[in-house]
Amino acid sequence: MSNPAHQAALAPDTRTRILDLAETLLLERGFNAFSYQHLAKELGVKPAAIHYHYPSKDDLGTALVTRQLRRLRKWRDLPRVADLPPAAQFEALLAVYDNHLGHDRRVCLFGALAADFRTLPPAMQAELRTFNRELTEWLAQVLAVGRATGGLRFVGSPAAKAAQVLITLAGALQAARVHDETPFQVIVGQLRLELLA
Amino acid sequence: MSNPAHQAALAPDTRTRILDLAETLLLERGFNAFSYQHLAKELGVKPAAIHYHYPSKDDLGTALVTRQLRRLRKWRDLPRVADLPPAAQFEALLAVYDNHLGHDRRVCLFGALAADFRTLPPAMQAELRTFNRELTEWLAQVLAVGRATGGLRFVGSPAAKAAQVLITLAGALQAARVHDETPFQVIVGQLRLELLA
DNA sequence: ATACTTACTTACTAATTAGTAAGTTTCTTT
DNA sequence: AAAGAAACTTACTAATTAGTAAGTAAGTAT
Repeated sequence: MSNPAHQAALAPDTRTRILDLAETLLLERGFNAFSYQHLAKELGVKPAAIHYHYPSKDDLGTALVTRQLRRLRKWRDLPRVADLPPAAQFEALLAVYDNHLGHDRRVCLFGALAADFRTLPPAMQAELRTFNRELTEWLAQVLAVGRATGGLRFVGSPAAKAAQVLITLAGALQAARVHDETPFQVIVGQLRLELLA
Repeated sequence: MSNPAHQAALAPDTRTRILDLAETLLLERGFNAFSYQHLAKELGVKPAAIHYHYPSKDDLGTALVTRQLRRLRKWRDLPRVADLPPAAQFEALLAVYDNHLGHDRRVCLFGALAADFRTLPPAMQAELRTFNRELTEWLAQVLAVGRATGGLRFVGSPAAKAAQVLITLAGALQAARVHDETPFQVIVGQLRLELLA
């Protein structure tokens, strides 16, 4: 009965606490801007304890992206998301980015890793590509159905529009980091104005 | 007569070579992913020579952004840019990003620094804000005139559209880095389709 | 009771980092 | 010709980095 899956909402184990903190630092400061020492100090353990769970920073980084990919798939297939009409699915997507903004203006995973992409371990690069591809495919489908059923309006192909919208949202969070929340709100307002029929 | 300004197209001095290489590394790998040692080794000088010209990495980083800001102002005011009709000015902007793509898929300055923004020296943060603000203001003006004279088409305020377009272009270069040139071409194609009347 | 596994800590290494101080060479100015 | 400034190199420090090896304590399985 020591399976962590049965601990419900109890305190997470060290393995998860490491991943949570690493995610926070990644999204707030960048992948090359935190070390095992930072993690260890803040978690009250020794750096070697982090190496025990994630032997190298490559492993840790890859686990981070893999978890986010799992979350995406889970979120996308949730009844409260999958069963919505397209315009509401688009709003649900915007709510995710708005939530990032509310959490100390965290950028999204893609926005955090894209610039440093070439310094990332290959496994992490591959996972990030998959993550972005699946998210884009999901939104392209939402847009296609939304235009067909009249809830969403745009020109061009759904795939092109999906790529454009997602990149814009990632960039809007980056703009919020560099300036303040205003550019994010302005850009998301512009997206809504153009897309919602 | 040893003033570097008189050397015309001759070999640049060490000071400029440092800045050029640092810019390349910044745009290709990120600000926290290169060191004075990297610079020194590639330039064939000792690390202390870099410190002589740019005492700290903060100074180097700030000089990088300051130079880019100078370039923006110069480019914007160039007769061959300033005298163009708005739609052609927009195309001139796209050509700049296309040029980044052609140079080993370099991201733009904003896209390179936004994620790591909180780890940057304050002077660098301030310069980047100014850079982004001036670029956005320039494009907003182009868009306003373009819509008034019929060459460009969009809904909403010119300022909002300018912010959205620039962030999209920055993001398109990041997408090209993560995947390949395709998403960049797709996204820029979408922008053209929507904006050009 | 014994063996094994999990989750660590202690103690270390080798490499890399930014940065400094002092000395050297070469060019420029007077 | 002498003085000074510019552009370095040599030699160093102190801190930080990822990563490893060996040991330990507590829980689990047989």
